[in-house]
Amino acid sequence: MLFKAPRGTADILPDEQAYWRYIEEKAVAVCKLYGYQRMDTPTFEDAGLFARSVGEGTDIVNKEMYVFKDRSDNELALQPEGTASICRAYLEHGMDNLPQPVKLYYFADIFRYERPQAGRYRQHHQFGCEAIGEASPMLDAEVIQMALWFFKSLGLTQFTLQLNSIGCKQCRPDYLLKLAEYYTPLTPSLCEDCRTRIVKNPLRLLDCKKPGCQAAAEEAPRSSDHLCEGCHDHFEALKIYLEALGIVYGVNHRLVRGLDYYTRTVFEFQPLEGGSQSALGGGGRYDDLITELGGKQTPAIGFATGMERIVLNLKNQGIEVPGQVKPAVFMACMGNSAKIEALKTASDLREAGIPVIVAAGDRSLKAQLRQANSLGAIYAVIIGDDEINEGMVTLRNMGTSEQQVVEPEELKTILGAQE
RNA sequence: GUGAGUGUAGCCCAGAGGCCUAAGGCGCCAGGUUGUGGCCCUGGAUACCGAGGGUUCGAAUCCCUCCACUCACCCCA
Repeated sequence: MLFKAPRGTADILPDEQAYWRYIEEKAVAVCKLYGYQRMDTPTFEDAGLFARSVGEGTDIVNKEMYVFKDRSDNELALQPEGTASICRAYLEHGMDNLPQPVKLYYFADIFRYERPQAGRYRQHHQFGCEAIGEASPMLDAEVIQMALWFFKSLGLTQFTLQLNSIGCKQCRPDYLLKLAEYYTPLTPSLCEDCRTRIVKNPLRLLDCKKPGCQAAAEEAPRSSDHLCEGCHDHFEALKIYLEALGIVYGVNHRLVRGLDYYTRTVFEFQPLEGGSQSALGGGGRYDDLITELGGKQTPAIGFATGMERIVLNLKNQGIEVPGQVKPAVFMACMGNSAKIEALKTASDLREAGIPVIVAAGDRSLKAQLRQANSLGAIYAVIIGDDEINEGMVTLRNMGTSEQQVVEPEELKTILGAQE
């Protein structure tokens, strides 16, 4: 074989498509219910956009981003996440002049140079939503509910909602200081990585999976205990709203996310079982991101889910999705004049909105009907010399094996009535 | 980036130094009716045994390198 799909990419074959269409359909329906509008952005952007938004120090930007120069030496990157592009477009098109908040959704191809494994690819697909221009925790609650609604409409139930607040630029520095203070004396018990994290990125200390570090993280100061008044009130209000909506959540003090732009609310949906730490989706508030990209202070919140992971979970939970529609009519023909007649008849039927598959080639009638059967056709129309001579066609019901000879003109009405 | 496992036809796989000019099942193609499917029967095509190198009289089977896949770490969707 000369070529294979690049590592970490996958072809989505016809047999898989039903899952994807199903997910898209449910996603669009939920967005409609909550008043979100679709927006599509480029697959690649100025690399600086991601460095600035996702963060220079993050793994995503540091070691996972596909960066390249085009022929004019522009430094570009395949998008490693969806939010940055949406915010860029929001600013670029003056959407801050629209009634706020602006609610947008997208389906995007996401690229990260990672080592592929279950539910993890170098190119994957996300469905995401962003609500830009409103700070109220009501919106946080609504976004979370919307995500849940989406999962529920898909039939997914085996997952938990984890919630945390990581503060804002006012209270977070103090908290990080507290974390560093707490961790410094424990340095000997920490893993290599965590020792550097104390200085570089103390938040990340919390989600280290190494046993020694886990123990330390248990007792570590909690971000939610060190929120400023504004963040505290926001978080408390959100919890009240969630409870009012009957949404079950767990506060996970160690939930921090790998993108620097998050402020206050962060959340993640974790499957109860299956594979590694394959989050179904997640999101959070990013009140400073628009400013970071050159806009005025604009609070916002969003969430995103991985399509591949949803497919994985649908399969794991044995959820059936609507399958491929069977062709209504298979047209078999024998002989040259029959071929012409078949093409014309098929054309007429399609004109009448009836799906038709025509057997092209010179296979035996037996072979043609075999194919009709394996395609699951409901009817077969047979045209051969006999039919041509009489100016008729044979209509065979593949379910009952009943046949009748009819005029070509009648097909439309007979078959149309079956729909 | 790290670690473990795997790599035989479109798919699932047997095969553990010569009997492999590689088996079986699914699928595909053809035939069993002179113009008729699904079941059944018969026949057929499709594999330079992941790639390259080595050991050997002899390798799909042993060794090395590389590549890919899978799983896990990491990180996240």
